[in-house]
Amino acid sequence: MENVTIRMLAERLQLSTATISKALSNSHEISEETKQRVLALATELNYVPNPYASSLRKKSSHTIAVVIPEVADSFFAEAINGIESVAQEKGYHVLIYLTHESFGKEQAILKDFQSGRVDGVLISVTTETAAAAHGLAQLVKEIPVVFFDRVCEEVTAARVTTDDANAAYNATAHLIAGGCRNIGLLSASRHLSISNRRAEGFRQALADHQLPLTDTSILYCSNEPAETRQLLKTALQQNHYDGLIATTEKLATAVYLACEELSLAIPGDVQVIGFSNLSTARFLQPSLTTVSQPAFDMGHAAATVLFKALKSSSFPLQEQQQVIPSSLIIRNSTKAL
Amino acid sequence: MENVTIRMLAERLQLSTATISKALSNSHEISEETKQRVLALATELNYVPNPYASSLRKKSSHTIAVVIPEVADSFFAEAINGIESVAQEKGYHVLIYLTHESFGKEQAILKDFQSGRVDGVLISVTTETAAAAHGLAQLVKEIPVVFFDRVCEEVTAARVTTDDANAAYNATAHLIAGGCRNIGLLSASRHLSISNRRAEGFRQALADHQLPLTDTSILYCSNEPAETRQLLKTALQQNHYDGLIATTEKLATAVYLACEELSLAIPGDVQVIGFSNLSTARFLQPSLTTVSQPAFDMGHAAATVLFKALKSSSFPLQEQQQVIPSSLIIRNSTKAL
DNA sequence: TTTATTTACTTAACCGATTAAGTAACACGG
DNA sequence: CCGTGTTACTTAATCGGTTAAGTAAATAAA
Repeated sequence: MENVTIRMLAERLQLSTATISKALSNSHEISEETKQRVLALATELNYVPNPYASSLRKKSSHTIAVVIPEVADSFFAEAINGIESVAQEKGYHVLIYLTHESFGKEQAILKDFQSGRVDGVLISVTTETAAAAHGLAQLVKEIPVVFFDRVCEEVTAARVTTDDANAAYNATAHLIAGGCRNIGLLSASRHLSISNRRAEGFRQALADHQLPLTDTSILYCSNEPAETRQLLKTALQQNHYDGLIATTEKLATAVYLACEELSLAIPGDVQVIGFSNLSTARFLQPSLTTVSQPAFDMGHAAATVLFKALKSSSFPLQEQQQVIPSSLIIRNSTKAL
Repeated sequence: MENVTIRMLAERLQLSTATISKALSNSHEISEETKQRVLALATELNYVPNPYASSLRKKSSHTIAVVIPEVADSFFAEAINGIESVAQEKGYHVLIYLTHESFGKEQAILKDFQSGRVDGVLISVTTETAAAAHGLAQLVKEIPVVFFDRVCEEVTAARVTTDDANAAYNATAHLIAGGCRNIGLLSASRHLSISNRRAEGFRQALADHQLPLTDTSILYCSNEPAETRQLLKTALQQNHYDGLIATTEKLATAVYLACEELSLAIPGDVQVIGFSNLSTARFLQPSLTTVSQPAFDMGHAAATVLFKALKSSSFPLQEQQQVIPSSLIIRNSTKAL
């Protein structure tokens, strides 16, 4: 059995394809009676319109893209959840692209979007994404783009972020209140604006508490788990941190692993705070004090603002800047309070 | 600046659109010199072909769909990872659909696939998906479909699963070896074949060890976290289980939560095994004994077999049945060994 | 030399839906 | 009775590639 097309419906009903098309889109040009007949036959034959024919003609795909570094991270997983909930409600389709923290892959993916494959893009950039991200600046001019979490500050575009500097400041202050004097910030990237803002909050907190910022205070980690693990172990042995802030979920578990391997007690030897959305954080040994980002809400917010732009081209998308607060959830990997 | 089309290239080079099209696809009908000129202009003008025009004509979308219950679960997240790695390598695009365990949503999603939107489907069905899943049987006839993990046994189709019955048998035997005599199996669904196969392994293990199977041995949980939580607490208080097998990741954390609230010690009062891929399982308090599924590999295998079918229509996709073993990782939430 | 074949194109139909423009039939006001 | 609208359609162009079929020129084979 062939695929049912509008033309087949037209022939069966002795009508033109135009009439069928209009009837199915409930046009006022078509009589009620004809609409009924068309609809009846369409359901009888199980007609499903070809989305690509429609996309080609209407120049809109009813599809959005989500571009993220990885999916096996509870932040991104929950963010997708939030995005998908909005997309499903609006009847849009969601394409997923994983960059695996590779700027090259990211660029290739973004270039493809110039084809009109998607009506809009939600993106959280890679740790490698450089300041002069030319592809991004270009893309933003062509189709609606919303950055979430990992934004690119050099590009003027809609953004949904958390209060990174604040969060890092509070986390740092919390460690200091717990007695830490030699705190290390584990950063995922030198380029990432969220990393830099977190570092900024960290520095500010140290300064406000008259603690020195040394060149071992901020530790730049790798995307390679094995490398990061080695780096961490070496750093922990050499620098004798009494507090660590892991700015990504993967880094938080890496810290637990390294401490276990070095027989360092948490929080006895090192107090730990992780930027993480792990639902199991409270069941960890010890339970992990976290900076929890509202991942679902951020995805939801980013998608919502994107759809506003898709609905109305006059919507000032690029001016949209939402900051959704994250919260410090104090557990047993830190001592204060 | 308008979008660059093949026609624009044709006009600039005083060639027909056919020549451009063939040159870009490296057809033997076109001279090397012309190919060079076309390619040069294409890159100069940053030509990106319209995928929908091509899809419409070629009746292939270079897109696959992944249909899963949820994404905020490390099994599914890692499976997506595996799928995406194959798709990216093959230059395919990946559409994600979340059913949120709703059979209705699943059906609506599947129906859309009759439109030719995707060339193939990878699916893990919902807990509600009934035996007579008519939509599925239909879909399998129309386009290549591969079930992974949560298969639909009534439908003849390619499958990538783990050895569920074995895994459950081993988990049960492990608990029995640790002294458990009143084990509860927390199941996510009555319909799901993986649930039933796990239950089967569970029953067999009980039988082989002369332990009774009572009507409280298998506890069917809800998709609602709140409901499940209440159900669990009630059951734990009434039935005095000394061992629990949580057959999903969410259920595993629910058990930890319930035990905490009821002040039940793990493994002192209740020993716990979870079907889970949580990277933090080893850091939980106590560390969780898990049945770990090779999620990435399963996604990878499912995608690989799907692409074989997409490449060659004579490939006997429906006969493909892969069972990838899961492993019991013994930690401190159980006593044996 | 003539015919066959190859090379390097062009022409035009096509995929399936959408939509601007056109038309026939009928109603209605003046 | 004429002109103006309205209703309910149809015709045909269009979106941007792809491809079967055709062609003119060059080359090879007979």
